[in-house]
Parts: sequence; structure tokens; C-alpha cells
Amino acid sequence: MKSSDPKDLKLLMIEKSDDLKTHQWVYQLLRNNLLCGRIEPGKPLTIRGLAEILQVSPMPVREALHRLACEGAVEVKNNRRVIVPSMTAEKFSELSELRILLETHAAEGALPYIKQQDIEILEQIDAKIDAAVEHNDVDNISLHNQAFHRHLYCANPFQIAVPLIESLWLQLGPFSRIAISKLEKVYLVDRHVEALETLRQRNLLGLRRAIEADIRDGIASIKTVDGIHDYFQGVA
Amino acid sequence: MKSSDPKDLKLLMIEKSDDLKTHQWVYQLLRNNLLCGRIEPGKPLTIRGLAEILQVSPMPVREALHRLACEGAVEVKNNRRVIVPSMTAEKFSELSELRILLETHAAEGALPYIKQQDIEILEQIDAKIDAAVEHNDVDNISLHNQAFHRHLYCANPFQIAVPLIESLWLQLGPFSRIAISKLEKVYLVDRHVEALETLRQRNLLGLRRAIEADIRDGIASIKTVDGIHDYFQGVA
DNA sequence: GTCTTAAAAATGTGATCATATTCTATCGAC
DNA sequence: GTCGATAGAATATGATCACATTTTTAAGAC
Repeated sequence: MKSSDPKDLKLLMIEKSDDLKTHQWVYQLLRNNLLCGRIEPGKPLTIRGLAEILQVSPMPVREALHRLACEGAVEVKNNRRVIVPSMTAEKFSELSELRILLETHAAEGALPYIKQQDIEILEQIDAKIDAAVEHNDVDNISLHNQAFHRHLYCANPFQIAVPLIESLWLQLGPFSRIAISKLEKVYLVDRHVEALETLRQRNLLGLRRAIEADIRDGIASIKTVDGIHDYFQGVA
Repeated sequence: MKSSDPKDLKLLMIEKSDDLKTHQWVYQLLRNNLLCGRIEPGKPLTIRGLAEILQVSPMPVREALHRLACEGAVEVKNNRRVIVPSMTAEKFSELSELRILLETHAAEGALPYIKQQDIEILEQIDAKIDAAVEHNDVDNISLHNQAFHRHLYCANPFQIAVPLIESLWLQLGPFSRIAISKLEKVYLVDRHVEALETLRQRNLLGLRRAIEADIRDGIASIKTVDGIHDYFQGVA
């Protein structure tokens, strides 16, 4: 039996800007593709295979893969095969709980530093989310959704939790994307509007509630997917 | 003015076992030295310098440093200089809060899986901590203390938070170690005994309280260090 | 036809080298 | 003497190569 070819990948490309080092470009490209579920769980990744696809030497790919492994986005097996980890029900539940724990904390820490300008930026991002929802553009929904949360949390200049949170996103990303893509239409109560209101009012508890509700909505919509359990534990 | 020589380092060596890849050995060695405060904040690290000290090629050092950077243990400046980040009061406070948040959660998740055998192992580790406290052996106090917490949390087979927690330890490590080394005598209420008792009783709330108290004790003892504020923000 | 075994291809790791960028220090202007 | 510029050293990055291990493929035995 032949396992799937590591080179058989339809990657979402991004242009390499000149101020970006090659390994950073590879990292961001792979990261985006993982978050979009473009690389499905169980898929074996090889350094040389990716290097050939991306037309770069194996070195920057090696670094990018190691970093992704460090963040839990990919898993290095003892047979030194690199794969996208498969999801289990327990893992999904734990990752979700950790998201709520860390993100409500991060939001709370950011609130005192939120300026009018931040609120305006967040409104713009939310508008992009709405537009993406309108077109059922799942890629951009999750991309802009992350941008919204990231900008909020990073308002706190003493932010420590964001890298941890991003690691959780990376671990949830591939699975969430696959699950959501099974939905005919993504429907979401716009918790971001609620969150923005609590920001204006400096309402700490309300903000925490809005963030938690936003995350729980996402989890709930994933759980509405028909036969969602078939997608756990690598049963594709 | 000449900045400190990257090669001027007194590293705590560990022997390289054969089943360990070179880059893993370098990683563990640097990690240990960072946790022990052997490499002080602000110290510039260079790939070639470390490679020469450790008598390996620059390649495994490169990988180890990148991984440590990914975990927040070292910081890669835009001038591509790698340094140990200095601590600020706000950063220390935030890292401590995150420890409490994540570790009480991890302890809670582990409780249902704790077996008699785990309790016995934890008792053994705690005995080692007591012995280290007796001899004021700060290295082993923190080492075994981490082992205690790690074993507790890892009882949960669906554990996700431990890597995040270890990242926090790595960021706190160098500073804590330097601060504590200023103490004449480390004095600690043995919260681990309390925690073990709550494990036997399956007392969830008590366990959370014990873990939080344990972490807060550590923070408090650091804050008792004379002139602790001089050690913030890289003022050495 | 199925299982075992051996050859061949592929892969990760680590070493070495070329290059562009950054840092250091010596030299010169004021 | 102090400040700034230029030459040299040092560095990270990325490419290429050699090697040990693993995986895949192919051939042979029953």
C-alpha cells in the first residue's frame, strides 16, 4: 500500500516580499495553509518535497517545519516523519477550554490599553469578517477573525499570552477548517459587535463574556456539522 | 566600548547520550543553562560562538537556538542578534498570572487520572525537593519542583497545556534563578504535601488552591529579595 | 497468490562553503 | 579630545554535499 505522495499538495501561495527571509516566508506560507486546512491531518510532509514545490533549498523548509513542530502545528514522529496531527474529541475539548481561559485573560489585560483608534481598526476588521461571512469565504472568515482577536489582545504592550494562544489556533485550525467547510452556510451571531460595545464602556466582565461567547459560538457551529465524529481521530 | 564576548560563557555541561541527536543535546544543554540562570539576561549568544564552545558544527546550534526562540527562552533581535530577554516587573507579573491560570487548570484536568502510583512518585519527588531545600541547592530545588508539577499535570493523557506551561517556566527561569540565588536560605511552606492530600481525597477545589498557593509562595519568596527591582529591565 | 527478503530510492541530520548584512575598530576631520 | 566615516572582522542565512537511517519497491520462496 502506497501512502499519499508528499509532493501531492495544492498549496495556497503567497508572494515573498523582499524584507522577508526565505525561512520566514516558508513558515508563514505553511502556517496559512495549515490554518486553512489545506494540508489535511495525517498528511506526511517532507523537507525535500516541500522544498521542491516551493522552489527553495531544503534548509529554510527545515527551519520552518521545526518551528511549526515546536508550536504543535505539526508532529514529528519517531520515524522522523512529519505529519499534521489528527484531532480527537478530548483534544478538541481541551484546546477549546484553553482558548477560553487564555483569551478571556488576554482580553481583560488589554482593555485598559484600548484606544479609540484600536476600536476603529477592530470595526474595520469586523466589517471584513461580515463580508467574508456574506460570501461564505471560510478562509477569510477565520483569517480576519484571528486578526480581530490578535489586535485586541496585542493592545496590551506587556502581552505574553498571544504566542500561546496562536499555538492553540494552529492546533485547532486544520480540523476546524475541515469541519466548517462541511457547513452549507456559516451563521454567526456577531459577538464582535458586543465586544466592541464593552470596549467603549470599559466593561471588563462584559468583555470577558463576549469573548467567551464568541469562542463558544465557534465551537458550537463546528459541533453542528453532520457526522462530525467521523472527522475525529484521523478517520477521513 | 566592547560588548561582552559571546564566547565568554561558563556552561554547565551534560554528557551527550548516543540516542540523542546533536541538536537535541544542544537544546537540552542550553535549556538547562538558561533555567539555571547560567546565561544571564542581555547576554548575546552567537551560533558560531556556541558551536565552538560545544565543539559541534553551527548547524545543530542554529536549530536549538531557533527552538528556544520559539519558546520565548531567547529573543532574536531584528539585527539578528540572539539574547536572553531581560525581565520587567510587568512581564514577571503577567507570567506569574499565566502560570496560575494554566497550572490550576492543568491540575484540575489531571485529578481524575491520578492513581496511587502517581501519588507515590510525587511523594518521592517531594522528598528530593526537601533534601535540596535542606542543602540550599537552588538548582535541584527548581529542577525537582518542575518535575513535581510536570508529573502531576501529565497524568492527564489528553494534556495540551504542559508545553505552554513549560514555555512560561523557560521565560521565568533565568530571572527567578538569579533572584533566588540572592536569598541566604530558601524557605518554603511545603504546599506539595497539601496538594498530595487533596489528591488522595479527590478534592478538586483544594488541589487548585494548593497549586495556586505553591506558585504564589514562589513569587512571594522572589519578591523578598533585597533590591529585587534592580534586577528588572536588565539592570545587572 | 502471499509472505519474506534484499536492493534501491528517499529522507533527516549534520558539515562545509558562499554571500549579504551587521558589527567593530581604526583612522581622519574638525 | 570628540565625533563620524570607512575598512575589516564577524555573523546569520541559505545552498550543496556526505552519511546513516528509514521507507518503498522489487524479486524470490513456498
